[in-house]
Amino acid sequence: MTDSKRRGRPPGDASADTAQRILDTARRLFAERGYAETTIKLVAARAGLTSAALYHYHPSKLDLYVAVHAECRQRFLAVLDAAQATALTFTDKVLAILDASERLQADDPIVGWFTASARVDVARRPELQAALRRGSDWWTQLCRTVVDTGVSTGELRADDHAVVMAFLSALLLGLGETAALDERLHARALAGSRLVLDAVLRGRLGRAAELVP
Amino acid sequence: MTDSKRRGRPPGDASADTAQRILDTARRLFAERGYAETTIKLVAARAGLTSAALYHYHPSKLDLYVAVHAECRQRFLAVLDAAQATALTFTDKVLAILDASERLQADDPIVGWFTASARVDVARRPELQAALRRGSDWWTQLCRTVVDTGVSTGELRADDHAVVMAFLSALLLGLGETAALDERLHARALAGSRLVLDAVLRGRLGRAAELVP
Amino acid sequence: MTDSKRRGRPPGDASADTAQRILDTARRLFAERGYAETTIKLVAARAGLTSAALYHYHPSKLDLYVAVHAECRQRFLAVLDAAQATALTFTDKVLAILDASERLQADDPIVGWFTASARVDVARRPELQAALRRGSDWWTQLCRTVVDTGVSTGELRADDHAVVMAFLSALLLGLGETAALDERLHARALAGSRLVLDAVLRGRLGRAAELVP
Amino acid sequence: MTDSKRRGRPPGDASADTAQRILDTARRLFAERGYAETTIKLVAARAGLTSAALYHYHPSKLDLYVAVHAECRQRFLAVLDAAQATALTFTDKVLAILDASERLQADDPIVGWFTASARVDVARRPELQAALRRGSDWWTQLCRTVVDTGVSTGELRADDHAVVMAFLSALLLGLGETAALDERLHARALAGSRLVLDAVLRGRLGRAAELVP
DNA sequence: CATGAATGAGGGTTCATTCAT
DNA sequence: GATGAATGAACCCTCATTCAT
Repeated sequence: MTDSKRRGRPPGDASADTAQRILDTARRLFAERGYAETTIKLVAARAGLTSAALYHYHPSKLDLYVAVHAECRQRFLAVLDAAQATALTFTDKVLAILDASERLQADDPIVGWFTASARVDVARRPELQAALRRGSDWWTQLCRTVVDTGVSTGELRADDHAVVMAFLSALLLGLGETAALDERLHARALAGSRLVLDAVLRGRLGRAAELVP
Repeated sequence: MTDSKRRGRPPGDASADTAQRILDTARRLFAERGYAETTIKLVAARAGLTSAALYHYHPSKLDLYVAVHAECRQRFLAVLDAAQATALTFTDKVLAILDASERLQADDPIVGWFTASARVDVARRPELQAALRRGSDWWTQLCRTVVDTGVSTGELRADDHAVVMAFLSALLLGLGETAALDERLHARALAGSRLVLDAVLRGRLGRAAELVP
Repeated sequence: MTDSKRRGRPPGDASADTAQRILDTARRLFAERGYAETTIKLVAARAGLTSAALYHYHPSKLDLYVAVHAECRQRFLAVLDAAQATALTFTDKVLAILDASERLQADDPIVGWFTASARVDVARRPELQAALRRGSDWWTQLCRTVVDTGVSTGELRADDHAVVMAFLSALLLGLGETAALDERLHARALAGSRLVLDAVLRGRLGRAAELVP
Repeated sequence: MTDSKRRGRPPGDASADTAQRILDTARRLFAERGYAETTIKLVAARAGLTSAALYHYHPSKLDLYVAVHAECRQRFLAVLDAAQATALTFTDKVLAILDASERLQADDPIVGWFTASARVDVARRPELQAALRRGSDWWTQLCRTVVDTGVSTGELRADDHAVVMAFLSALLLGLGETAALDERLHARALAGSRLVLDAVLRGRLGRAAELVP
């Protein structure tokens, strides 16, 4: 009536925080390999489970991805938003964001990598786009808040709003890319960005070399 | 296999035509969906062939990707390098590159998209990395050339070489990203970049709004 | 496991309640979807348990099926056999069976559906066949009893025994099918059957239309 | 670049009529095991292919089923409709259908089995229902045609139309069931049916035993 | 009794690739 | 050059079942 091969849960096994281990593993793998190339089986194996067990926590690959995405977005947003909120002017807000993202990247680089990686995956796969429609523009929102501040403090002309937002987006995107490419490059690009922003926004031009550790 | 047809292609040669159609189709699909999600069958179908027939032109998916990549790199490099070569100073070279990339993007957006898309795919897949090792750093090379010029003209301090290169890389990468995301965003980010560079490099600050069409 | 609770079940006993709920749910699902398509998890969920909990009541899916099957057979047999026993002649016994099956169907249609559904499932799966070998021919037995009576009362020739049994089986099977397909169709088919049997067995031919409600 | 294990079509293999072999195998397996229990892999193996190769002929399991279903329906309908068309009265048409179905069953029993088996599978699975909506009522249509004839020839009262159709359906369904259960039972049930119909429709009652081979 | 977590064994399907024609 | 037919390797997901609590 029952097969000779053992089916069912094996005896002697109980490990907590499996859920978090799954998320951590998935985040790293999604970041490194992207959505398509990351198999559920591999995530499960790296987290110490069978793929079937993983389905106990997330009902589908897409759901797993969404969960990871949400977690990353939240962590990113919490840090950057807090940083931006501590500053009062446009200039300070931008620089605070740079600082915060640098700290986050140093603290847990995978969050940043995943975020960069996710951008292309989401753009490529309509299913992900659909599943993530809500809250996927936090990035733009953040930029808008900062630029709005700039306009209201008089640092920026209202006319320049769109262009500044676009430039800021491009710069932050580019910094994210360098973070994914090479740690040293990222550090230098950050230094350069601070320098340039300082020059443009405060009118003083420093020496780049002094800024890089 | 495609090399012999490239120059002096006889008019009405169906084979050369097919070869180019394959490359065009593949470029677009690789750009839109990435490497893993693009199937040989789909490329073939869109190009009007069977997948088996495609193997007459490219011996494997990876080879096809490499071919597309090489073609794009060459086209990109030709344009940007020519543009940079016409200018004499760092400042002018950078602005020339911006102009040229904007023209290229307007002319054939897919080349730009593919380039952005390829970055992540290559980073993700070791096989691609291995196959593309040669010539994959043209990007860095170009930046280096330009920054070198800046140092030799005295526009930049030698100490700042690395930081400026990193900043330039980040900015150009970010602009590439915006190009892939949204045409208008890209246009504005370009305008903003010109403005900022002008301000930093020439010390004059214009109004952003005037630059956007 | 369920046997002990069956008679004299103490009022308010949750366990016996659960057991019956499981059987009811399973009967309906097995009837509607068949054996393979009915998952233990779904039965459990509909009965308000976990699938693991269901295993406290039935040690395997097959056992659950067997339990449902036995229950249905018993209920069916009890009704039909009682009905048949009240009549003395072949003709009356057959008509009594038709009446009784109609009442049963009206009372709890799922029992009939399950019985029809079970026939194919058992025929399809050797495991079920093996597990149900005992008592799975109650159907034939019932027919035989009735036909035997016909022979002994002189209504049927002994030579015709086999053919009449086969015809009766076919007709009852067919009626069961119509019951599963459509209620109205079943009602009409029953009416037609009564008419035809009356004509053949008693030599009087009525109007069909008068028999259908 | 290519794996060590051989991928692709193996050398030295070319067999025609694969398509028909697939249909034959699938018909038998679907008939014997039903939809859910029949795996694509098994069909393929029995037909001498890999499951992947089967997808070259039918894009999904459901499509394969639909193909088999259509083929069976067509064969069934062709035979029964031709038989019915040769007769002019209701009585003769019904008996002709019985004869034809008996011949078909003797000729290729699997068609009949599949048809009986398909009924429950289609009823159970909404997907099949949806896919087969067109032409799934050929059965009813055939009955209607025959009964219509009976009314127009005066053999049946118009009032009895519905009841006769229902009875005929039930009887034919039941005969189909016996065919699936046991060959001898089917033969006897057919004989009994002829007898009963003759008695009811022509008013003469024969001896059943003479009709069975 | 009941549950949550876990497993092995598939099941349908896709895909890059290859061979014969 | 081009095509249809074929393959092995995966991939996502489901399911009956079991164990610890």
